[in-house]
Amino acid sequence: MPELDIGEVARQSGLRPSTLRFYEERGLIASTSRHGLRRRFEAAVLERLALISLGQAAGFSLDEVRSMLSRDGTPRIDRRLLTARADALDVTIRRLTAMREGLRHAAACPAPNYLECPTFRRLLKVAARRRRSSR
Amino acid sequence: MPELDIGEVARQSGLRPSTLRFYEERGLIASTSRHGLRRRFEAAVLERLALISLGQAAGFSLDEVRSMLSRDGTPRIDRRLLTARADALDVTIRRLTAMREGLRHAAACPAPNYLECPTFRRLLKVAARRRRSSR
DNA sequence: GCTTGACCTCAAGTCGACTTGAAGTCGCAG
DNA sequence: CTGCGACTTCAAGTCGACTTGAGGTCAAGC
Repeated sequence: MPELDIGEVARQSGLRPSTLRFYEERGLIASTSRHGLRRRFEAAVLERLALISLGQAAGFSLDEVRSMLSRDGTPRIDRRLLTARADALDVTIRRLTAMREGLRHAAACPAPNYLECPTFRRLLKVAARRRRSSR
Repeated sequence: MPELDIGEVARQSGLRPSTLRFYEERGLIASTSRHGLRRRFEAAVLERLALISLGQAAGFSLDEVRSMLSRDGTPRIDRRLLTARADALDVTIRRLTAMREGLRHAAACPAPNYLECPTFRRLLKVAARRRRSSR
């Protein structure tokens, strides 16, 4: 079982060496030994990095991701946390969908002034409401 | 036509006074006069602030928003820009939707180990691919 | 034996969108 | 006239996720 150089991990994961050092410092991954100064990683780190990227793509912060990954690599995940994140994504998706429709409409709308277009005005209100509630 | 104090604009827009000053400094809004030291805003600034929030919600940066708003308040918008943003949103929405489904599945998946679940493995690959291409 | 290039550490910088803090100015109610 | 609270400026701080830079180490190939 060959250990990997940081450069090799970078190549295979698509992440930069600086990112890998940063992740190690933040406790997200661990190098298993050193060869002189140089870190060596077990191949399993690649799986773990994939999990980290997945967590990020799902909207978790690095701190949250770390708390979801146990030392051995297999995540022991709180299902309620996943469901909550799924719900949050759902809200985001709805908002973005409305925005996308609005943009397409605005791009095609024949109204001389955007402010006169009902669809546009509805969007304005939605944006204002969101801004208000996120304060 | 009464002019508004910064506090009044803040109250009506849901933004903080500090944000309004910041926006003015960045050229997104303009105060029309001063009462002593104090800025006065025309009521029309509220409409403009709504447009700014809308632009942000659609994913434009403040710099982009500024370039889309002419001095008089009515945006002269490049329709191609809107369409491009709509397309970008579409990509994001698809990705988030896949993620949401994946999360819901993971929350319900009976597989003893996430890594053995085909749905989960598919997600892992998607995340890895994205990471790779965004480099 | 020397060069090269991949690695190392640690501190500081970056980006966007604001916020915060210190120190000062004003207008208006009492 | 005094006090208070809402405003002012300007510089610096915050947050998350990294990146960059300076200065140093080390193994392998020529």
